[in-house]
Amino acid sequence: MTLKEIARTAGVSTATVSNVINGNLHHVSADTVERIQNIIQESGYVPNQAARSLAQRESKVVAVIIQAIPNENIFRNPYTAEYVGALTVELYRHGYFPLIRSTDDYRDVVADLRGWNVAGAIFSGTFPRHLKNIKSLTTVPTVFTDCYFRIPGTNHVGVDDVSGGQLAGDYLAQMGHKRLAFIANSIDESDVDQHRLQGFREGLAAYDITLTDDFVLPTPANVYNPDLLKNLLQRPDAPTAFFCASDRVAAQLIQTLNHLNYRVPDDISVVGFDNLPTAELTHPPLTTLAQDIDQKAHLVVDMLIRHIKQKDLAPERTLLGVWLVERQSVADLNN
Amino acid sequence: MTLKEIARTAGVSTATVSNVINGNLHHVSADTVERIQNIIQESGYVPNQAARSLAQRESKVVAVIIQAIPNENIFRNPYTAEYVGALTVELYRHGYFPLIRSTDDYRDVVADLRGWNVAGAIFSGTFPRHLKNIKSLTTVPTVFTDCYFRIPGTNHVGVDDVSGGQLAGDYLAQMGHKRLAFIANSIDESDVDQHRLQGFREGLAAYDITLTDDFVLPTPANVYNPDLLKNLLQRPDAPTAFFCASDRVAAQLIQTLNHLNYRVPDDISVVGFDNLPTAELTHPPLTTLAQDIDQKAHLVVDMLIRHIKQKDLAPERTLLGVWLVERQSVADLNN
DNA sequence: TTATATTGGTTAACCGCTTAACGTATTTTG
DNA sequence: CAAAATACGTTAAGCGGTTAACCAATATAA
Repeated sequence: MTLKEIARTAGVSTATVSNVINGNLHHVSADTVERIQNIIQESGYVPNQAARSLAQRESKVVAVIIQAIPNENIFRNPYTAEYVGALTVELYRHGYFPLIRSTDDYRDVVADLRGWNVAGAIFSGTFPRHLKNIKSLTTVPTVFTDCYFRIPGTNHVGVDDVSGGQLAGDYLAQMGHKRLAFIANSIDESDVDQHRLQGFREGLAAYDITLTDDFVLPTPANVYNPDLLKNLLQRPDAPTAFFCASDRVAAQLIQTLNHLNYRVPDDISVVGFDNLPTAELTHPPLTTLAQDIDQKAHLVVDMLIRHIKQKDLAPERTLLGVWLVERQSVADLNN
Repeated sequence: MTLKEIARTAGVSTATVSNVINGNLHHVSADTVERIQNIIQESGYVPNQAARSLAQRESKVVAVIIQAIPNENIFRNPYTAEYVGALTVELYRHGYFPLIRSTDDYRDVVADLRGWNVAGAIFSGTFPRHLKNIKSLTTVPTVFTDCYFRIPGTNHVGVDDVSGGQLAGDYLAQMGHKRLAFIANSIDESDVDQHRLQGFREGLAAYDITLTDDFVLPTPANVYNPDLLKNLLQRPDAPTAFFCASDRVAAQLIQTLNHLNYRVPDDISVVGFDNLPTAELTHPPLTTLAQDIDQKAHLVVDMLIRHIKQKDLAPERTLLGVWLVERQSVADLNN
């Protein structure tokens, strides 16, 4: 069943059918519209995406490019899974399809974007090494998320990571913690981590607490390696609380602490970031900074679609707030 | 940059370039091949997928259709996330792209498959209510996974759920447990759950243990609702161990048990299924039946590609083994 | 009444790639 | 040495839509 057949049975030209399908009704009578729509309904006709893409030089595909740890299943990261899932439903809602790629092989990504004539792109995460290549892609409307570098003319949706860090610092200080540690989430240096750390420092500074350099851990490696963690905790000035740049790292930290027979929160307190479902499954349940991933996905896709429909819009930047969700992973040292 | 331009600068026809790109070298001299390939390299030409799909009446897209809980982000289920991630990398390896859809809105799925001229489809999960509609899709090579119903002419890759259930029953019986419970994973009745349950019954039968009907819970609702769970556990004949049809349910069960101040495994033992990363993060770490999801994805995609390339192959069925991974969520009651 | 819009269409040239059918030389075979 | 086969191509007709340009009939304005 093709558009041409629809046109024939309706007794009109293919142009008219095409206009009806695409809602260009300036030059079609109400009668004709209804007749054509009925025929489409009854016949179960579905437009051919390839033909449409070819003619319009733009497909209903949006590239979703995720910063990934090489050779790791990208959806093993629960944040990525949740976020990409949310982006997917938002894209479908607008009639677009996600083309999900990780940055593992950059050449493939670039080839895909060109080969599929994508209508737009969504980047998640930081891509310091790929920055130059990314520039070549911005011919197409793009929204960057979860990163802070800017390419002129691109859009951005982020989370207020600095505030999140501040809230974490403020909360832990108020709970009486004075010796603190920070654990980054990413393997590469990530500017999201940097902002969370910066906020954390600011939050603590209000209480005249400074972070010992040794306790700013730039990768989550220590959390996966019990020996490294034990070394750190056996120091006389060992931290009493950890702020982790993600729930994933926090969950792993709690696990390792349990394994080493440290009690959370009695011996060590832990604060996470993201408020993923994981945060309710740790033992004890995790106190964490919450972000609304569904809302973020909604804003991202909305912004992208807007820029796809109208190419000359000015670039936009949106920052989403975060809030503290108190569970049971932080001890109150005040009495 | 189009194929036509490549042809012009190489001084050949578009047909020849097309043949070189697609590896049909029967009628192209080695010289010409090399010349064209060089030009393609230098120019960074990438074929237009839409044009190719249109001409071939088949796109490089494979539909991946996932049984989903309505209105739940499909990747919140860690099994689904892991599996779809693995399928994605396997599909990319063969030059195909996943079009990921959940069964939420069946009409959309069918429309997509037609609109995109997909080369094949992979189904995951059971779709009892949609069965009739699925039949209309099998014009295209299809592999069913994680389900047991058959449509003539379709392929199947599954996990040996019955053996898994048997192993669980055998293990728990050997550990001295006599009063047992089973918790299903799916909200709908799922035949995967049924097979795991059946195997569990068989495993227990070898020790003359039968499952009390009250303790065969057809949905994970009890696990999310502390009151329901408490009621069950306060019965005089309460089970000493639970076999959960998935790690996800097991993790939630452990959480609820912790919340109710039952000790795992001292008071209650738990066995899961899947061996997801989650299984290492529970407290205590979860004893579970492991399946190799990467291997499954590999087999599924391999099988599908084979049937895409050669349409008249006989349908295939493959069953993958499972094994027990012993961690710390089961108590030994023997002494 | 004539010029001008407006309404409701049609025509046909693409979009970029594939592929069946059709050529020539050149080589091989009987 | 003629016929057949082989090597190395080319031509051109699609695939199924989109869209700029064009047109006829009717309504409106001057």
